[in-house]
Amino acid sequence: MTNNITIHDLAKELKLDSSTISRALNDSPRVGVKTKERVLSKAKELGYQRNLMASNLRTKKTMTIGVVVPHISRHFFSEAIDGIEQVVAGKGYRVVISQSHDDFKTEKKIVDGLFMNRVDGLLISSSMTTPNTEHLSIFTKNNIPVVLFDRYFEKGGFSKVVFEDKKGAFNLTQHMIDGGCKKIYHLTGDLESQIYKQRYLGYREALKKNDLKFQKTFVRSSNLNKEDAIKIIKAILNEKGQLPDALVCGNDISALAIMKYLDENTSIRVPEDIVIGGFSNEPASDIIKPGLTTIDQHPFIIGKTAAEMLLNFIDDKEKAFQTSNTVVVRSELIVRGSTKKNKS
Amino acid sequence: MTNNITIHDLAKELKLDSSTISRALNDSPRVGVKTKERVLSKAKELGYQRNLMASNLRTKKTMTIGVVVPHISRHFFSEAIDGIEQVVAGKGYRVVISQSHDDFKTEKKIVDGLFMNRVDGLLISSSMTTPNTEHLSIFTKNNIPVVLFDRYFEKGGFSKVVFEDKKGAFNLTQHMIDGGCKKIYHLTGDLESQIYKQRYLGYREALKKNDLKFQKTFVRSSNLNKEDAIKIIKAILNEKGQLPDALVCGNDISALAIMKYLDENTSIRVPEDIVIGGFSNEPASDIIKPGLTTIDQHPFIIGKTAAEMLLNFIDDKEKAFQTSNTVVVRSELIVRGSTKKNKS
DNA sequence: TTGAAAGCGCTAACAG
DNA sequence: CTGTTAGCGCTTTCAA
Repeated sequence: MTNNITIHDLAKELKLDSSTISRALNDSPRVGVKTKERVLSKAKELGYQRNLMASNLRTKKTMTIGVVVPHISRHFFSEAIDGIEQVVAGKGYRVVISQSHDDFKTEKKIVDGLFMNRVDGLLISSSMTTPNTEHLSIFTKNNIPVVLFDRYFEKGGFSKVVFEDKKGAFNLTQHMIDGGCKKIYHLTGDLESQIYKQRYLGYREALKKNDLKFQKTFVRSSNLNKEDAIKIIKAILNEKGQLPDALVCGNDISALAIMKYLDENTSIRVPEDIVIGGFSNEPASDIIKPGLTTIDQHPFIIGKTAAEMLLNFIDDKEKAFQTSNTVVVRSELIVRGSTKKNKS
Repeated sequence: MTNNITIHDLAKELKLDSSTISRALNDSPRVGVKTKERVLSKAKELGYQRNLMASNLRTKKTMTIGVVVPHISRHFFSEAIDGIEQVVAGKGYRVVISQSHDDFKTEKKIVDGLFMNRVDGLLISSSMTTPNTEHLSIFTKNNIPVVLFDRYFEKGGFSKVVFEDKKGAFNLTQHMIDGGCKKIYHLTGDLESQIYKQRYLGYREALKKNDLKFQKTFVRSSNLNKEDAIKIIKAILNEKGQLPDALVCGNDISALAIMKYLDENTSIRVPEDIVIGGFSNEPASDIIKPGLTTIDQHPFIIGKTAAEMLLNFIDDKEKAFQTSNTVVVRSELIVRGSTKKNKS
């Protein structure tokens, strides 16, 4: 039962005061080189490991930043996290990663927990069911910087790193129109969510610009998961009238599910009978045949930028709370087989 | 500049002692119902949030368990994490998730960091480059339970939840042999790693059982990422002699990369000319055409089981350090098109 | 049922 | 260069 060893144990062993031990361990210039060496070697010998709770309590700094995302397994988020880690690790910060599973209650619990642990900053991409930024006010009230990324809110005045969803959707839709599509459906998530709202607006803008009539029935809202996507495509196929000749999907997950469904259960061919596009460039989108045309969101850049912004705010709290910064990361249309009508 | 509010602030406001506040906040029976209500409402009013560093320091409990995996984005690990979260959340614990990116130095830093934060337990799937369990000894020395999962070590005496890699590989290989394959190659990771060693042994056992000659040149070792897989298949194609008629890949990632490469760059057809199988049942494996035959590892169950074991040990430290428990989770062969030679 | 006092392990004045 | 002292915010005896 080796008990946790503390600086006091080291102090006793070396006949020094615990404050000297503390200084030595922190490589303070105010302690002799010899002493430092003795302390360090004794620490190693006894397997001393600093108690961060105690030290953080004292210094009121945790050198930790909280990261909250809906799902760590989604390509977009895991890449964004890699970007975040790269930036903060270089500055000596640690990250604690949590997932909300797109559930607001879970997200609130996580946010409160991170605050109770007094993280030095928060990077959050909110859940689909999060109504507003109310639950983040505990951070701002206590002057802890917050940066939103990807999923954001207009109200609340938070700084954020977002993706040009509208332009992305516009480009994707335009690309389909250029390919000769006329009856273009849009599968969207919750239109209360900024990212889906923007994609929806981009889709509409492209229709308008090309004098294609917008119709409400062309837009279908859901959770954009596999199951929902299949339900929707089934419903569409069951409806009377001409089928759509194009599908602008709110994400790749739903687009992939539909492509798989059509391939296995119908005689409808992609891209010959219907062209399909998505968002996020999931790894599977480059594996399916035909490849899925999609909008790359540069998630690594988004994560990196958000982290840099946050660290900046941590260093300069004035800036954090007197300004509201928005960085927009550019979209990139990746054209693959799913929208190539004429195999040229 | 609202400063962080503490129990002392509440005490002052309510003209009570901070110890009473603390009791009220912890719903102790040793405080009047009325007082409790007053405290709780004042706490809400002032937006009080407990400082966990202080309380954990005092109680020597963090109600937090550390989870370390190579990559959060891999299907296996993200599912395992979901299993872990489900179990621990029910018991009031929080998890902090970290990724080693399959790098031992990173893993060591993470492990030390988790110890410094005095997590109550550790769940770890080691990086590919981790040589042994030396870096985990700080936990055992201080009586903090550790459970390994998936990537494990025989030495060190740690309790673990593992997957029946050998049997999985055996079944996959046998399935190919049943389909008429004779020249079966094996793509493996580092053979120092138990999981790949076991898969390799299962592969060999299947050959032996069916009187197929094992040849060293049939086994290729790498990191099993996309790039390595493509290098290896290129090399194999360039070699003289007959091509292999089957590939037992150490994971789906490499198998998928090879299928894509063959499809785009050669006239070799899967499964007609070569059959391919992998491990982990990545989402893309069900999307590629033909579908990739794979071994499902039931990662959710693995995570769940490991978490249950750990919580058990936390509750009963005796058990944790006087026994060494190993749970093996069963494999499941998922047959898809990539190994169906005769389209029946 | 509440208060007083001590201390978790660490750091940071202040002193010497 | 090193020691003394106080205190971060909380919990927990002990006492009333």
